[in-house]
Amino acid sequence: MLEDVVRALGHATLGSRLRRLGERLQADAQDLTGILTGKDLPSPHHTVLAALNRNGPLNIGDLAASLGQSQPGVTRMIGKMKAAGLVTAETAPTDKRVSTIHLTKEGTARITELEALHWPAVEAAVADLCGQIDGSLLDQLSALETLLTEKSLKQRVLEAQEPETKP
Amino acid sequence: MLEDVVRALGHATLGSRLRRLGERLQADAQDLTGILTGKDLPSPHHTVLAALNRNGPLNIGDLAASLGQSQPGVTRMIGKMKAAGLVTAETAPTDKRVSTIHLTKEGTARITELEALHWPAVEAAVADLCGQIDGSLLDQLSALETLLTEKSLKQRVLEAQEPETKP
DNA sequence: TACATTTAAATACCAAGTTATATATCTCGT
DNA sequence: ACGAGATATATAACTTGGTATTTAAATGTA
Repeated sequence: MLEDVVRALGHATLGSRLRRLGERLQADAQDLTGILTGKDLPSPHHTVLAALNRNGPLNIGDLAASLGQSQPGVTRMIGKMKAAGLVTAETAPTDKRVSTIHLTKEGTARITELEALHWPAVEAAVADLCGQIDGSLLDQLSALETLLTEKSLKQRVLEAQEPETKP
Repeated sequence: MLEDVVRALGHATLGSRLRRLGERLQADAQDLTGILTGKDLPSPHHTVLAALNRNGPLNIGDLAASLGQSQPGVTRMIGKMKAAGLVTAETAPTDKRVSTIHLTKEGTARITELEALHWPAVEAAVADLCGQIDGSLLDQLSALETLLTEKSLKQRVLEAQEPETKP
């Protein structure tokens, strides 16, 4: 069995490690979207929809700030979401530079589905995982990695769903 | 002040949050490489060099396993590192499919620099940060984000270096 | 009012990761 | 020894992120 180098290097490679674990969780969560809501929705779209749903229409800059991402990244993501029919952009009447992003009917429907079906399930599964771990950040990351290797987030969520549908 | 949506959604968006924080730490750590060793070295190259230094020559597949990444990703990264003169690939005599990756003199020099100058500094700064936080994973992530917003990892490392160079 | 500065978004380019597939080589059973 | 299947790596196509720069509009100041 080969050593996990990123893990072995400890604090010095914490960035790589957080990123790697984050990608793994995101991929599982995205997979679950398709299974739970019947429609696929890329993970980064989730947070954009949530931001618009929580705050109402936002311009690109505010969206970037509330997501903690760069403006060009958000511009491109919004381009894709417009193409997917999830949002529309309107030029602000008072300032033609500003484009205000609104949820479409479809976008609203998807975020409603996410709130009803996806987030509660993921929230519960991840909260359950997090409830099993404690200690230092590195200890918790190690424990989380181990738990997820034993059984993926996806499996955990699906197993938690079964009892509701069977009886 | 706009709400941080990823943070607000809690466990449901833990993946995005870990990834975002990881990218931030990685970017800062990479920046420090240039400052501390005088030469720039992309963050993903660090872990590859470390893996080869710890284990000796490795083939692509084992490298991928020890880094926890996909094989094609490692193949491409090795391509760049070959171009940068950090590693060489040798076809294994017993099996022509296998390519064994070796550190070059330059690669060995760079990992030695990293071990001497970069990792101890980053390890100390991150360990110090982690020593200031406790509680649940989400609590620790929130605390870490707050600490890093107050003062970046880069600043922390550089301030820790100054006392050594001044007196 | 005109011009310089600032600001919001878009664009261009690049890095790094993924999955799916192709290619080359090896191994094993007949 | 030959062909089927397994295995190691490479390639292709795509996703998502970033920084630096450009464009267009607004602002403010001489």
